[in-house]
Amino acid sequence: MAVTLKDVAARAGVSRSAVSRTFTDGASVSARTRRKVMEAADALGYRPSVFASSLTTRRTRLIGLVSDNFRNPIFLEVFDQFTRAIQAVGYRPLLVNLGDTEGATNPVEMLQSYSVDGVLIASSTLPAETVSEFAHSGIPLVHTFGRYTNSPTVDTLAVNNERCGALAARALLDRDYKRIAFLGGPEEATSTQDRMAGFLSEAASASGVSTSVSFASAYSFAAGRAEMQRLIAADDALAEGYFCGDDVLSVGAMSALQEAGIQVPSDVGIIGFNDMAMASWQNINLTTVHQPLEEIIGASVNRLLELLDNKEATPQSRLFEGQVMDRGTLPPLG
Amino acid sequence: MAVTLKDVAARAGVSRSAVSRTFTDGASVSARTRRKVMEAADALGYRPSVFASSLTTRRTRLIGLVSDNFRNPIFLEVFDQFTRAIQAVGYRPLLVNLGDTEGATNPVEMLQSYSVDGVLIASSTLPAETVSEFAHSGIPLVHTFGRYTNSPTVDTLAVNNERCGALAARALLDRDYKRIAFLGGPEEATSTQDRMAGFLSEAASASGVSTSVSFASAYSFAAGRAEMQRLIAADDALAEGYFCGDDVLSVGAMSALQEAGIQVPSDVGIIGFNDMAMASWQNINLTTVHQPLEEIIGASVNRLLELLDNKEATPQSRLFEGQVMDRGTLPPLG
DNA sequence: ACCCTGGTTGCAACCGGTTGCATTTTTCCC
DNA sequence: GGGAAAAATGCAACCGGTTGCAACCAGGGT
Repeated sequence: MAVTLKDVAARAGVSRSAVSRTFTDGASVSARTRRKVMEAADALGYRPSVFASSLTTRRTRLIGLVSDNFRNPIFLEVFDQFTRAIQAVGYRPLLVNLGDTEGATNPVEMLQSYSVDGVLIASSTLPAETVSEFAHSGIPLVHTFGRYTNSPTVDTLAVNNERCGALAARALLDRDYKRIAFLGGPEEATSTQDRMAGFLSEAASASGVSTSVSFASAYSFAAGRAEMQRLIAADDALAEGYFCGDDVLSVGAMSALQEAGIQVPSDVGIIGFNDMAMASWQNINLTTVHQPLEEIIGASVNRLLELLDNKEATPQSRLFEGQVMDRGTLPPLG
Repeated sequence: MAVTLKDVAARAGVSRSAVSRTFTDGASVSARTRRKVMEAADALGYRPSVFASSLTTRRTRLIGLVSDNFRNPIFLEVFDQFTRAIQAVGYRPLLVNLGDTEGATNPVEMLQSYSVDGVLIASSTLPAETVSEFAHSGIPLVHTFGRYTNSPTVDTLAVNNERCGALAARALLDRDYKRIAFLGGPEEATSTQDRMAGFLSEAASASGVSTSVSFASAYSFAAGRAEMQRLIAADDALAEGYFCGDDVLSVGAMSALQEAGIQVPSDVGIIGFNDMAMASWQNINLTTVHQPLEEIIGASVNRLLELLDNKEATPQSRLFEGQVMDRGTLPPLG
């Protein structure tokens, strides 16, 4: 069976308190006692139980990392960054996959049962009600990739979707395209709406430019491909350049174009969103709007840490700027 | 502050034991008491603390999910499947990213501190010593994607790499290629060695066929690309068909071929390994060896569950069969 | 009415730690 | 060397639950 405080205390010939104190820094223990305890602990292979101590300290150093997106390649990077950032500050991620049919136990209650210190939601597609369920639990919460608001009810960090949309429009306008289009994700996704809004308002600032929009049913390759196939088959002429609301949408769209014998970028230009690792692969070589993932995630974890110290902090919404990565799916600039 | 057993007991006018019993099934409580307790619990929003109870029950229903691979797209699928499978049986994944510089706390000790019920290692590239460190902790352990042995020291489940290598060789031989090659991952990775062994032995069974092998420095796009560039630049003629030890290696290799003006599959055939989601994207359309991921992962979780009930079970090694997915990077048969 | 049985309940000890407080030991200064 | 302050230590209660045990209760059989 596992070795406990008591075992170590017995072997070291000291009280249980002494052992406890050697393992909590800042506590008052003499060097001699500490040494005796350490020897006994090493000999026995003692590991303090986080949960036993959490009973009194009320800290588990556990963070619920919840997401509903386990399909988009960008999320592998997201999980990598999050877990590293969480581990780097001495916490541990308890991963929650919201993907399965809700039949299972309520994730909020679950996280309460596990006494997580805080929760990080990583999703741009979660319904607002779901997020507020988490918020009502009283557990410190940060929503990464959530939507910006002036008076947020939960701390939110995300890329400036609107400005990114404008950036994408600008990139297309700079190519002198007169007919440009937005190919978004699901129409109800706020990230789609914001990217579109920025895109359209920037386009409106140029004269003689016509815009159109359409939506894929999901942020996925298949949906992007299907939507572009639909556009190709439709009577209307294709636009000269498309801003796709996600890199996987772009790749899907490109596969449809390619099959129809339409060349990218000479016939149609494409600019994506996210800058997933794959976008820079030479045979994809996707021009796209880069999202400063590492920065956003680092800031999210830091913000959650602040919240742990100060539960009364008023929620903030913070925005990060994107950046166009010029690659091969738009013609080179003049 | 959180509401506890005692609060519920007080409100329901029963003892703490009664409350505890209401929430542990199989315990003896009258219907009337149960109802009173439930009402009080609902009114107060009571959530039993897993950790408090784990002190006496010695079960946290936490499973350490450890991996060192947060770059290969196939692992997004792996994490999706694992988390779902773990959640489906009422457990929770504590995710450990071995990626960061080992400077941090020892992951084994960490998992002991958190009293995880079991550990799942998902990696085909972890050094054997690391795995045995986990094994020595005494925590029930299953190594998914580990190497098959007749007398394993830890439970291992994986695809039959050798047979998959043979399958790949067979696919190339069936195209009447006379010069075929293996482009593996890191030479020291056991998965690479096994895939190569199967590949070479199958190739040896055919007459008049020459083989060659080379290794990429990692299971990554960049490494696959670099290695293929090296092969192209080398004096020797390219082989007619390549078996790449991983899909991302294949895509990297294909990018190099494409840039050199070498057509796939007419000039050179490619067969990959894994069948990641992206492999079926029409503009990748990679012929590859499919690994039955869902089956392997489901079996891994089940096996771990068995181990939890029976800690003395002797370790087993179990193999699953792969399957060639015919797509566009090898010429059609016959 | 009495005894027995089987289900329900509360008490109290325990799981593995932490911590306030009182006591003992050490250190420091004169 | 003596005395006071500071540091170290142990005791015991507590964190939020579980569980063996004994007491209790209702009902059935005779």
